[in-house]
Amino acid sequence: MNVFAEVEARVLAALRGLEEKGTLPAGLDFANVAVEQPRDPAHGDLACNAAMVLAKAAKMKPRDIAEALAGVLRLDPDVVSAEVAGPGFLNLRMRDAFWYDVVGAILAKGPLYGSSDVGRAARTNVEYVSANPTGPMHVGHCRGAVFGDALAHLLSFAGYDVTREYYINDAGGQVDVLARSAFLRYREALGEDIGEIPSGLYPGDYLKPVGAALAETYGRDLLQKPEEDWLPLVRSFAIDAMMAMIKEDLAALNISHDVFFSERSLTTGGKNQIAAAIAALDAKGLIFKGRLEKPKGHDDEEWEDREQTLFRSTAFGDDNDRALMKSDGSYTYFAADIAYHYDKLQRGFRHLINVFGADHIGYIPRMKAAVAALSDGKADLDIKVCQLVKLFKGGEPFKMSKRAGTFVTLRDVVDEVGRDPVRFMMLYRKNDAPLDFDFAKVTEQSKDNPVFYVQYAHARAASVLRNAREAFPDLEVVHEGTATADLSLLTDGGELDLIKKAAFFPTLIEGAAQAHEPHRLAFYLYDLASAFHGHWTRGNDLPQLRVIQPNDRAITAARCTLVASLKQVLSSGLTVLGVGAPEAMR
RNA sequence: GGCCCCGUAGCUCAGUGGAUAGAGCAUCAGAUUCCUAAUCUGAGGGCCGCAGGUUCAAAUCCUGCCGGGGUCGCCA
Repeated sequence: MNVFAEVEARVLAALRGLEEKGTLPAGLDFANVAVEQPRDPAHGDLACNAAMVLAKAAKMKPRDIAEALAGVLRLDPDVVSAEVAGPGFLNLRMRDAFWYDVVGAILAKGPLYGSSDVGRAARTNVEYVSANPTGPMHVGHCRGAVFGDALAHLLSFAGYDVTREYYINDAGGQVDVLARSAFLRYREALGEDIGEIPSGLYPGDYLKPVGAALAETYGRDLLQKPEEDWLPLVRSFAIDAMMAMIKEDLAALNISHDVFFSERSLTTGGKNQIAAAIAALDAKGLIFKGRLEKPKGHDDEEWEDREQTLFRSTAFGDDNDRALMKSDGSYTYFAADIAYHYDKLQRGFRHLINVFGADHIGYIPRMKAAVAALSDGKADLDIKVCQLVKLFKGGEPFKMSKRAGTFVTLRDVVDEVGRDPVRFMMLYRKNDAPLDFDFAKVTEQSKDNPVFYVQYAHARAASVLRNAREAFPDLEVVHEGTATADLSLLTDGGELDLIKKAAFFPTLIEGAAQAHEPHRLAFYLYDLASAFHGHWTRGNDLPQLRVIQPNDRAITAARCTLVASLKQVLSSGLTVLGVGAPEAMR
């Protein structure tokens, strides 16, 4: 049950009725008519903008339309008042029973309350993390990983058919470096003194176990072979080991993917998907030989003007055409990425979402150009950029550097502050704004820490239901979570406000999903928790407002039903964000 | 120089084209014999970077400027 959609349907019916009666001219476009939450609750429960949207086309004064609409809606038994205000807003106040039905709906739908079918099962691909398989995940990967995971959750909750995907960059020069680094550790494992790790190779200790495993698998066999023979073996061995490690790191954050797509697989097994994708673009006349200008403001001594194979991305709004071949004749990273996205399109995805780090921001226009060209504009690609995370420890900036040995891995962060705080803090900010992450504050258990604030609201709700169960062991609501109580006993304004906030949950989910903005959910949960804490504390001064009334079974039942519904919304919201909803916090 | 992101309270940031622009922190003043005070109530604090434009309505959309950050063929 979505009260906003419900009331909007009634408004549209009323408008059509006015059309038939001739009060409004026929043929008006109602597409922009919306029922929303008024910013100021004093204005009413729901507000409708119909009069202002339609005034011009109808050639009528906004207030006249609003009055006519109000006249019809006042006949609705659920509408207590319909007032025209300001430039032509129609403010509606609904009777209490209308809101009690929301509580019933929440408990009836349980974890599914707030889920939606706005996504219409559209095939949607969310690509996130895609860290190079050359080492453990570091803290810089963390934000995009959490963001992508929460967005995928959110989209499937809103009815999209979501595939979570990881693109493994296992084809570039960096995996050859990985192989050579692992080979060195292999020699070390066989007893050789390898001394300092030469610069240009990966020095991390995390390759030691890989070297040992290589020694166990191959014995001394590889030592005799030339590099061209051992490199492919060691490379694939090391990549598998790195991916296993990365998957473990991600699991520590409760992140998983449905598909791991190998870049190398684009050109192995007798196929060449890169050539195929380029051919597809060529057929559209978008591939040509040309020269690129040397970028300005870039003092590159080694710049060499040469003719190369280019993709005409400027035809789709990019500021430069883009190279597809390196000087040695191999494909650029971009060429492979085109083929990868071509593959996604051929697998039937119509909504593509990529989560990028801030350093890839300049890559966006060319990727969008490629998808637009390959799909003939039938698919959309949204690229969500996650800005940098600045680390602090007790207010002091905390730099990470591999050389100084303060290389902060994602695992370190999760181990130190815990999964829930990491996830929530990463989401409690718009993705395209930089984020300050202070280890001290994130672990602090106080109201200054939004994670604990929201979780505490959930634990509080759980706690009061436990206590109610002791006071009234046979009370159905606290056992079954069903709305059998007489909710008309919920007459306090604070109680009704809580219901109205909970009623906004489905609308919020749809908006956040369509905008690809999971942070909206984090802020909503904070707001709902705040309202709950506020109402709760009123019980300190006014004992008659407390949930459990030992001498009044009926009112305890009604309030427990409300608390159970709030607990459900908090729990559902936290679950979508991938954050735990604890039953108790002590 | 091109492109992208950001500019809202002292600080960190919300704000789905709508009514008097919000929250947290910090500051100040209060609340606990009580269902979890890990909480709550109140006060002060604003040319929403600047200037135009679109609109019945702009912090929000468009253009230009100013300021901060990022990025710019053969790395991935």
